[in-house]
Amino acid sequence: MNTQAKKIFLIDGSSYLYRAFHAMPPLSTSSGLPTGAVKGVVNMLRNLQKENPNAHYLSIFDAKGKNFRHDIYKDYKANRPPMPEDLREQLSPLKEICNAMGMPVIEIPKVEADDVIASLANLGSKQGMPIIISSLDKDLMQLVDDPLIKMMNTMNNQIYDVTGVQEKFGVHPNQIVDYLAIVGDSSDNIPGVPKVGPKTAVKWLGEFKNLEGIIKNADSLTGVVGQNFRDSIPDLDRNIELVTLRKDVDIGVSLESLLEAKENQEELNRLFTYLEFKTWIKPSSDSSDEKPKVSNIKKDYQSVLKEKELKAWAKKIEKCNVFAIDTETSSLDTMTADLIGISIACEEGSGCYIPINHSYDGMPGQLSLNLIQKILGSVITKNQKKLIGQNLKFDLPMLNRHGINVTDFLGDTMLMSYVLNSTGTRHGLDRMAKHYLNYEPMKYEEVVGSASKQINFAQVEIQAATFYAAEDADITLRLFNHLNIMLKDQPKLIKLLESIEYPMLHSLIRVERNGAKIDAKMLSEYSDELSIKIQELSKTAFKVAGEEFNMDSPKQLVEILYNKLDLPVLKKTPKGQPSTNEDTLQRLAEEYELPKTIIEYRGLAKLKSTYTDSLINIQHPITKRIHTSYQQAVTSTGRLSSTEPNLQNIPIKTAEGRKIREAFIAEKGNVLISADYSQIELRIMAHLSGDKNLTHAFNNNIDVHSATASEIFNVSLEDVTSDHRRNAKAINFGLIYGMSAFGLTRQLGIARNEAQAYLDTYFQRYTGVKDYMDSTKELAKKNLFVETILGRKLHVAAINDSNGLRRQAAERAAINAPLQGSAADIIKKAMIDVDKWIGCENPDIRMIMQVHDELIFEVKKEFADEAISEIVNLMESSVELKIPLIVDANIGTNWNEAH
DNA sequence: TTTATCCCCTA
DNA sequence: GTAGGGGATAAAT
Repeated sequence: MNTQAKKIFLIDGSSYLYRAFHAMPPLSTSSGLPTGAVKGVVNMLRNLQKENPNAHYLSIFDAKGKNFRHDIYKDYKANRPPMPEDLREQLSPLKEICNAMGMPVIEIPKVEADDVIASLANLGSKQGMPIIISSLDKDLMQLVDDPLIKMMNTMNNQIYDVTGVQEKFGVHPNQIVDYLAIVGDSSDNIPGVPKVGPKTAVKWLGEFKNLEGIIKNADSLTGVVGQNFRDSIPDLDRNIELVTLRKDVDIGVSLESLLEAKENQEELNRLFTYLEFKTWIKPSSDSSDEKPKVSNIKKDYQSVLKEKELKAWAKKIEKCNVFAIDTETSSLDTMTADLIGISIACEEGSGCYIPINHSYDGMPGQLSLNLIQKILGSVITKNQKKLIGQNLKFDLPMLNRHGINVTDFLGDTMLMSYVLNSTGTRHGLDRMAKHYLNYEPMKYEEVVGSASKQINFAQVEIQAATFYAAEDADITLRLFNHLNIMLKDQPKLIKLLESIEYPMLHSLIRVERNGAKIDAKMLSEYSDELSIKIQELSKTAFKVAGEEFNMDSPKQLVEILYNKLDLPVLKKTPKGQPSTNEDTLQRLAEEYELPKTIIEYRGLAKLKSTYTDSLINIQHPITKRIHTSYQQAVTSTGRLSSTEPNLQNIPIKTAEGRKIREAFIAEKGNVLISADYSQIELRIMAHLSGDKNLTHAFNNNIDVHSATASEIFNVSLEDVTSDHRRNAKAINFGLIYGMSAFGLTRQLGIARNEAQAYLDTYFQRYTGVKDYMDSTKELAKKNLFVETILGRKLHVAAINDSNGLRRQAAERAAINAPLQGSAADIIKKAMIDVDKWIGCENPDIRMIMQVHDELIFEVKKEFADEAISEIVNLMESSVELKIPLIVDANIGTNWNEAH
């Protein structure tokens, strides 16, 4: 790592401790240990660290006892009162925290903290490292030196460079010593020239440059101050000696070794616990697990700028068994992003970065993309069966768009981690590195900055980019090796990866690239229509409320409904605020006027903000279509999720909502096909449980809810009323969700015992289901996971939790997971099969969306009939179950019509 | 500018 | 009762 570029913060510990002591309220632990000052300082340091995560920190304190200045001047600091007892007690906890935070404490006897700071600044700046002195003590201003040494007041984030010092004191940092000698320092009990204060000192120094110059021209100084100065000359030498900081203090250890200090979270937790700083205690993740540590790992990372180097890496790829690849790009849109560079790792601990499109002043020459394609691209293509990556759904299109053809790969660490345990960790590179390797790689934000100050990766210096990018490839390779071992004895998971997740990745690339066409004009007109209605509704609401308020604010709504209009509070939110959700408002609407208006307002406002407006906004600038991003490693059950935008929650329940679906249309000469699995989760329940009644219904193509109604209400199928069916449907859904009488009570609005009676009857009639649910729970308790039909493991860690609520929630999840997860398996398999049938870049048909149990296609009109029968066929034969899978499919000019 | 809360949309 | 994403506001920073 390039330590040269890293800043070193020198923290003047005592200075801040004193300041915080006076600024903070007198806090103390329950046992009476004062902690206010420590808390103040630590808070400040944590903020500093947060803003400068990639810097070194050293904390400097005064050592006990007298120092050399007392030898020079016996009254030095003689007027200073001793440190208050309740401050002294906080000194050593603070030092311990500093050490644990990775800010090693330095105390050198016989000199002051200021001298140590001066010496460290001297040492560091000589090696070209930027120094920031964090202190409130103006004496230290003498050290400021452009461009490397600056001072910072961490209380208010003010930074002083040379100009800053001049603005503050009117003198240059190299005049500060003379200035202090003349003016004196009452806090250190150093007498200055009588009657000479800052104004006079600055004037003299401005005129004569330095103390020497003033002394030379002493005779010209007029008035009483002139005479006082002449009288003080004998003392000035001593003053100079007192205020000049020593820059040659022997620190005792090398600066390098000090800079290696790391944060120790366990120690910090211990200290924070001891001091009762509860909010700062971090739950130590995985501390009990035995995991290989990659601290101090080898990092041999090379920037590839020469043809010879590129050829050497091409050769490495040919020779190795597996290589990791990672792309750096100008944006996250794979259809338009520029390829800024490629990183590669063939063995742990070494890697390279091949910059392609960097652009900044003073940049070294990069190899041309053309040459990279020729030398590296061909080798990558030839060796793609050895290629691994992290989230290749992103990298593959990037490479392919830039002439490096990759249609196959060996592994994707994100998906490996996901199938091993979807909930064990999140599956981003940083999180996995921490989880599996106990290593924290450099963060993207550390390279490009964060938020408003973020720069494009192209502007990152190649040296820094190399470290970051090559490390990512290196870590990916390390993760691959690690995860590979974990997968070795899990053939089912390997098969799941190779037959489902990896092919799925390729299919998703195509589905995302295809995108969905929307009628933006229609959406925008609808948006305007909604605006008008929304405005009318708010007017009505304001009239009833007697004032204007923000209807989007639940907080203001509470104020109006419950305080001003005094409506009864029927329900509270988990946090204790009176609830204003639709359920509650609906009940209030029976007696009051306003709630109904709010419900209507909410419905329309939601449509406008979440759907019409945001869909228009997110239309791709070039294709004019909607390209969602499917997340393949997010859900606990194996489902996909969809973001930017979420195409899996487009409204369907209400007529107003369905208008949004009407905006999903097909290109001219095309139609949409929507094909969805009928009752897939209940069918899976029938398959897994083998329940006689459930199986019978599906095998004989009987409406399952009617069948259930017939069973639990003990009426013949013909006599099932719509009420019966509605109740039965709720029970069937409850079944999938792990069912409890409590939940059913809420869903159906019936009494608890009535709901329980329904359940009892249900389980009497469906004993197979009951047995299956019991055995699933049992198995989950024993294994800590459940499985789907394709062998996906779904972990339920809380299944044996001592907390009853958590345990019951885990039990419900354990019931639901195999159903939801197997459904996900089935549609994934279907997508792969259909995608294979479609073939690459078929102009007649495109798969454009997946919504859990539904696939949507855009198809040439003439081809629609043929397509629909093939799609249905492929989806229904995705997997072989004990009961048939049924797919309903429709053709339409828009999604609403097709569904 | 980020984070938490509340609300609401889907299968 | 399961599984998700996301908008708006308000608070924390």
